[in-house]
Amino acid sequence: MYDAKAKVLKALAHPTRLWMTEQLANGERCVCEFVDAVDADFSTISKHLAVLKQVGIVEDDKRGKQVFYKLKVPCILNFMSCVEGVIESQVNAQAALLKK
Amino acid sequence: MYDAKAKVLKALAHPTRLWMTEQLANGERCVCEFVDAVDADFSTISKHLAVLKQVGIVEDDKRGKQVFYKLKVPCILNFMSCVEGVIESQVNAQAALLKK
DNA sequence: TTATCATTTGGTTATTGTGCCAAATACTCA
DNA sequence: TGAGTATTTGGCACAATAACCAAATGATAA
Repeated sequence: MYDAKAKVLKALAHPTRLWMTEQLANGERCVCEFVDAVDADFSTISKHLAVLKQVGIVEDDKRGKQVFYKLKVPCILNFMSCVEGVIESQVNAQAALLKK
Repeated sequence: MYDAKAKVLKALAHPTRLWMTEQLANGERCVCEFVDAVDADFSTISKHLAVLKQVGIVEDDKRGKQVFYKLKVPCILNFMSCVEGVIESQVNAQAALLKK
């Protein structure tokens, strides 16, 4: 069970994948839109999306020449405010250390 | 920003670290308790806890010979029900595929 | 101070993840 | 069918991670 959960978290634990996941919260996007936005190879983006798909975070939908991805589990994002909280408290702790 | 968030997620994205984090939700634990429970070397456990500490998920408290760790950000766990949902829907999808 | 216990750190090796390129596939339109 | 566009796949080089062992550190008790 912990293995399965860790896999899902691992899928999210990459800056590009995390960013794409948050983008998908605003609605579906085609692969090409990501490629334009991120400065990376088509294949790199495609592989990242495949990772998200494999664990069930997103799903794809081929329409014409393009493939559209959409977020399957919006609750994923509820978590982010907590993660942001972790980061903020870390930043504050570091700042406090520097002041000493 | 996405880098920072990804780091926090990456810290959680390991079965042992995830398990330890959930254990810490029930109160602080000393390193030795984890070593007894997980079948792994002291050093392995210690390093995992260091990863969690480094990103600010847990904090440590040395008391006498022992070091106690505790969860700094309980909200981390709110997320897990969502992750479990992801897994469940994956399992169902796979089952549906097999039936065909 | 020395012995001992609890934990961390350093080093090594095996495994996994990342990103690019090139080639393959899938679809559409002429 | 053939050309062109969108995406995926395979392969490779390189970086990062994980787990173990051995050695170092820190605290306590004898």
